[in-house]
This record gives sequence, structure tokens and C-alpha cells, in this order.
Amino acid sequence: MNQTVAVDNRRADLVRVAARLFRERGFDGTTTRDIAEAVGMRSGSPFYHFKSKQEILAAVMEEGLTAGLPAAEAIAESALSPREKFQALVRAHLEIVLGEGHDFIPVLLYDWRRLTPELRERVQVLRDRYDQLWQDVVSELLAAGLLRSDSAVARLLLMGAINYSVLWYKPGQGLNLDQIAEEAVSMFLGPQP
Amino acid sequence: MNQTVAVDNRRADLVRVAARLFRERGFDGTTTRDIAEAVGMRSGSPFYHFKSKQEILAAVMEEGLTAGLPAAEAIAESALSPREKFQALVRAHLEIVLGEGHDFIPVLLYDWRRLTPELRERVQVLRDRYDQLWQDVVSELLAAGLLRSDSAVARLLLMGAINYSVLWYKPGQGLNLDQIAEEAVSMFLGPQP
DNA sequence: CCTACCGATCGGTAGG
DNA sequence: CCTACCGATCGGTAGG
Repeated sequence: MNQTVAVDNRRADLVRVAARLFRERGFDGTTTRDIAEAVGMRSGSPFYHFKSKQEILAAVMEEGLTAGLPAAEAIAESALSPREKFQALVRAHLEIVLGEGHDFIPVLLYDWRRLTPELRERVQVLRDRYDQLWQDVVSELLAAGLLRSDSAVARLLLMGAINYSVLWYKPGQGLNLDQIAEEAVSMFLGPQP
Repeated sequence: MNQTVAVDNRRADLVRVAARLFRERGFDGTTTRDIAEAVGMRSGSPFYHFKSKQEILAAVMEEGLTAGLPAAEAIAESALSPREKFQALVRAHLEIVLGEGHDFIPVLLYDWRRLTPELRERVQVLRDRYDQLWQDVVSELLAAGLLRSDSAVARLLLMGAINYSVLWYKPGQGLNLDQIAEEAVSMFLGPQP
């Protein structure tokens, strides 16, 4: 049963393994041979599933975005207060950026520039949806008087602060993800009223 | 006169040109041939000045840090109020991250991971000095009650917000550097009292 | 998906 | 700093 899914398992294997290798070594530091070997294929076989190495990169990023969008959408559309909504969004985002086994979005953050213009445009469609969710929540914060800033720049600064953690966070050292989320929210919004 | 400086001009040329190319195309997207050609050398000649391509990368980063440190130190040691000091530091940092012709620090932010462990350790010494300046100013903000957060994480989040702008800032579009600095400061510290 | 391979690129070097 | 070059790597492909 479930033949349809099984048929595509090899492609999914390639994407998952590529995500891990790209995150660890970077796009240029990973060869298609590395990826093939890691899933038990011969060196040319990834190109049966993907037209080019860059298509694998785009697939990794798209996988990360489509996997992360539902949770973020649920938060944005929930009945939480603006502050709680923001806190939840920050926490969920930290998970996909820093969480164990979550390699997809870090690859997007590290190697966005390695995409060809065409692929970048394709992935950007999904990225826009994600950014729009943040924009909506930031707008709610502004409307509630919890944040003072130009709305677009505020979002970019906030997301930058969070995303940049991919460069300094070390699992098991210092604060955990819950604590970082709390620090970030209280730094941006001030202490709870 | 000034022979000593003139002798090293070719090396300095290589570093300056490499910085521009690395920023535009990334470390892996730039060949040593590209760099040689851009300064009017033959393909093998950069290796008369540098032992390896990675040594060029390290030189670019060290140039950026040593050029940026004096201004930041002057701000940190000045008699400005904590808030003014922070504002000045943010503005100065935006300049070396986003300012025209300032390619060195963006290269550091983009391609830090391409350094070998040995070179990374060498450049880290300078980076630590820069980070310490920020830490000091952040500590002053905390002491003055202008910022509520764990000190180390606060610095990382703040620097992340600023550094990440290298990925979204487009010169001539949207806010200019002065305006971004103001937005950032008022978002982090709240409106001026 | 494998076999067998190519064509180009690229960092780096010897010798001058 | 140039000439001339190597040795390895790598993305990608034809044919099955």
C-alpha cells in the first residue's frame, strides 16, 4: 500500500541527505558525489532525479519552507494576543532554524546566493508567504503599541536577529531555544505588563 | 619617498580587489584567476603574495577588522551617554557592513565558514576585540536600565539584526543608513525619553 | 539507476 | 612576478 509515496522515496532521500550535507559543509563544499554516496547511489545517479546540483539546492529550500509554513500560519491565524502570537512565532522559527535535524532553513540562510536567478525567483514565492506572516504579526504589534518602528524595517531587523542565531547557537551550550525566545521577545517588546 | 608602502602595493591591490569579488560572487564563486586578472597579473602570480586562496580570504577579513576597530574603539571610550554611544556604534557598524566600497566585513559575514580552522582562529582574535566593544556598550545599556535581557544574548541578537541587513539592504532603495540606525535604536531601546 | 566517461575548471607549483 | 604546466576534482551526460 501507499505505492505512490514509496516511488518517490529516493528523491526524498536525496533532498534530506543533501540538506544535512549542505548545512554542514555549505553548497560549494558538498559534491554531488558526496550526496550520491550518502544515499547509496553511484555518482551520476542524482541527475536522474534532478536536472542540476542547483535544483537539489532549491528542493531543499522548498522542502523547508513548505514544512514550516503550516505551523507559522496556524500561529498567525490563531486567537492569541499580539504578544503571545509573536512569542509563538519566534519560538517556532527558532525551532526550524536551530532545532535538531532541521537542516533545510539553515541551508536557505547560508546559501541563498548560490541559487540561479530563475530558481531564486521560484523559491522566493514560498519565502514571500513566510515573510508576509511575519509582517502581519509585526503589524499587529505596532497596532497594539507594543513596538515602535517602521513596519517593514522592524520585521527585517527582528527576523535578522533570529536568523543570525544560526551562526552562533551551539546546542547544549548557554540558553536553550525556549530561553532564547523569551530573551528575544522581552528585549524587543520590553517586560510583560 | 615612502618606499616601504609602495613595495606592498600589489599585495594591498590583491586584497582590495579580492574583497570586492568575494562580496559580489562569494569565496567559492571567485577564482584566483579572477583576482589575478582584475589586478593585471597572470594566473599564478597571486601565489607569490599569498600561500593559498584561503590566506587571501583571511587577509580580506583582517583588513576589514583592523580598519573598523579604531572608530568603534573611539566610540566605546567616548564620553557619550549610553544611548548615544549605542546609536553611534550602530551607525558606524552599518557603514562598514552596508557602506559603498566597504566590502571587507560583508565577506567576513558571508564566508566565515570557508576559513580553515587555523585561519579562523587567527581572525577570531580581531573579531573578539570587536565583539568585546559591543559587549561593553550593551552592558552600559543594561546598567542604565535601557535594555532588559541577558547580556550576552542581547548582544548577539542586536548584532544579528544589524549584520543581517547585508542580505536585504539595497542602496538607494527604502531607508538610508542614518534612518536604519534610528529605526534600530528606537526599536531596541524604545522612544527617546 | 548504473557504467563509463568527458570536458572544463581550478588551486597550486617549479623554474626562471 | 611570468611561463608553462600538472593533478585532481567535479558537474553532468550517453547509452543501456
